[in-house]
Amino acid sequence: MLAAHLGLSQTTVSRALNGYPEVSEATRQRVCDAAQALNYRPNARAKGLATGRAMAVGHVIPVSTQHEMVNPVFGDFIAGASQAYLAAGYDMTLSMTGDEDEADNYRRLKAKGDVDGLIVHGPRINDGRIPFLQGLGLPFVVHGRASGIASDYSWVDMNNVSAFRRATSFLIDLGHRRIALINGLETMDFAHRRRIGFEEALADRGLVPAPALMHSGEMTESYGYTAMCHLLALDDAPTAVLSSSSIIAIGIRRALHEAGLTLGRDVSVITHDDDLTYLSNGRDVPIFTAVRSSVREAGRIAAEMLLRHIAAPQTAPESHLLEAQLIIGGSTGPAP
Amino acid sequence: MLAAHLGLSQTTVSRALNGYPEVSEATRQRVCDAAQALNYRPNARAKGLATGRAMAVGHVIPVSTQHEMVNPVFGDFIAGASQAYLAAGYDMTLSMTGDEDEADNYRRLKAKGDVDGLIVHGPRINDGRIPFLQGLGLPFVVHGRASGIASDYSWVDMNNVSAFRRATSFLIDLGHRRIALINGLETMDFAHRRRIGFEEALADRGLVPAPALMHSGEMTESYGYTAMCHLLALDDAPTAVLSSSSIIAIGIRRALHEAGLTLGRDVSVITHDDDLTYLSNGRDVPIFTAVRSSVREAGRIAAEMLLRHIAAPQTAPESHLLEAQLIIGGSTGPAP
DNA sequence: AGATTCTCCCAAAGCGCTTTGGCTTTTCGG
DNA sequence: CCGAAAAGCCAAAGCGCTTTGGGAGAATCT
Repeated sequence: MLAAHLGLSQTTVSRALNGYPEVSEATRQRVCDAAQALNYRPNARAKGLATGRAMAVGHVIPVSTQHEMVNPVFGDFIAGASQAYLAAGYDMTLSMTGDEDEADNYRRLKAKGDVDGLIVHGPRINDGRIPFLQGLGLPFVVHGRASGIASDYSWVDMNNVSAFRRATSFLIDLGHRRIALINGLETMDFAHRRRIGFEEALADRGLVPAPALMHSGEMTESYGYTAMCHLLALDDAPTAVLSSSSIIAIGIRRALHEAGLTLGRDVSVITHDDDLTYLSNGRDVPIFTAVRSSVREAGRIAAEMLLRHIAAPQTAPESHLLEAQLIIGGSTGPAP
Repeated sequence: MLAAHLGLSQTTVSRALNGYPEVSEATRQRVCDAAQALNYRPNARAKGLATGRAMAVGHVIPVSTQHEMVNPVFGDFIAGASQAYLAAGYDMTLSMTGDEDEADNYRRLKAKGDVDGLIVHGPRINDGRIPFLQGLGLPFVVHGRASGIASDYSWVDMNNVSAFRRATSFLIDLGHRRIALINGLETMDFAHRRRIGFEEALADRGLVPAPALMHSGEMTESYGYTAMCHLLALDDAPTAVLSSSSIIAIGIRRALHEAGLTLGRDVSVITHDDDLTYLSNGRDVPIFTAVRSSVREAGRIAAEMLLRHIAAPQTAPESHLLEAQLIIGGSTGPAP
């Protein structure tokens, strides 16, 4: 340790820097000043070796091998999480992984010992990663949940069911009867739940969901466009549409304009809105009526939760359910 | 080392695993098999301590403190880069940083020794980070360049000047004379260069850029919308617009539709297209005429370059200039 | 004043690897 | 069949920290 050039032992310096009580206030001050002056930071690897903690958390983000798509939500989630990490002095390491080698990837992270915990992204229904991670013994928090997994684990999720149920009810209240759903991939848990909310709301009013009105796919702009075009070509085209993401909604808007239809008059649209920084849906006057839930906030909460579990590994799993706001914008109106 | 339970010394096991020639093929096989069976991975921290290499690279991404915006391009860049890291056995660590503490952040990364190199994102004109990093002695590659910095450093960039020059020329060829530019923040180097390309093309044809036709701001959808609305309200509204990002272009489209104008007929639009996975501009029939350059590819190239420089720190800085393709879509047409 | 407790500090061990230097066998040329 | 080189292995040092177990001197108690 370099800072031992002030005639002190390593022990004392280490203790001074880490706030142990065995050093006098005077020497602590002296050590801290010297550290500042020399721009000294304890070597993370050595510290990690000695303490057994990596001071880092891992985000494993699955890249869909089929479409190679990167979830645009990820950047904002990370931005939220990184605040918490920064405050706690943790680093964040990222690994992208194909669907194949995921389990192996986790094992590797654990064995190499370079993270103290994990955030799991994009859970699918019955996601095998969760039982696997429980067996691994590495603290983790899931962004979302996995239907079908009964065991107890930590998660942060938004209430997809209630959000889509409310949005659907709202459309029904406006007189809409033929309501379509342009959803994400329904193997993904969040999309599965949104569909449930959608169907529940219909069932509440004695409506039955028409299979032709329900689309499921990767949430790109062109998917939104294509799906909407299909819907418009139907004999009994829907008068309202629920969209699972702002980007889909943009594709929907394009399809409507191209067909010469007016958003909110000819066809009503409600979209889910992750409140992404670069896609703000109008702060004051929202373009789209939306169920909004900030993914950035979810990131912050998930990170804080994970840090808590790293600090106290024995505590029971925690969970946090965020309620989305239903925000009325210009894209909805009474059924024509 | 756990694997020493097969009656071998640490030395031999280490050598077997790392491919040194001092062990017999037979024992090497035995060691590798055992490692496989026991799912053994050398502890990264211990290895790092012993070798002095972190086997990790850092991405420091600046989060604009004013608007807290996360660049949507980032996810795709990372996706491209991570392939290269994965192949080389490197990890990727992320830190977000406000504009303030950046230098400190780099120093910290260096001192803590948890990265072997850095990728610098979002360079600004005269970006102070570059001389600073050159002084630090940590290999780095810039995604983009910094006008005003004369010294030699490694970078991967697209040819912003020529891309916007070509796009502008193309519009002039179509008969447009009042051409607007809705640019990113012109403190950012890429936006600065795009403006230069734009102005050069105008100058080539004896046109002068009108200040009222040039906007600069953070590249969100609503910025694109607002800027376009302003332009349309002008006495001599432009007949063509250059946009610095797909997201801006979407905002432009909204403004045009709202004004009852047709894209590509009343107003022509050419946008820059980063070829983001979730915003594909139509694979076969592009919606927007665009100058396209894959940010994912830039990520891959930057990562490979960085790994090369980590392996051979003495080599001279390298650079890679990507040329954008001008892709004709439906958003351009002859001047009305 | 002597016994006892604090207060500060230090030496040394240990975290799990890599690497240097050395030692014992084989192998092989003459 | 002998000596030298090559092959294959090991013990131990060291990477930069934390942490355990003392130990010297000052402060407090009796």
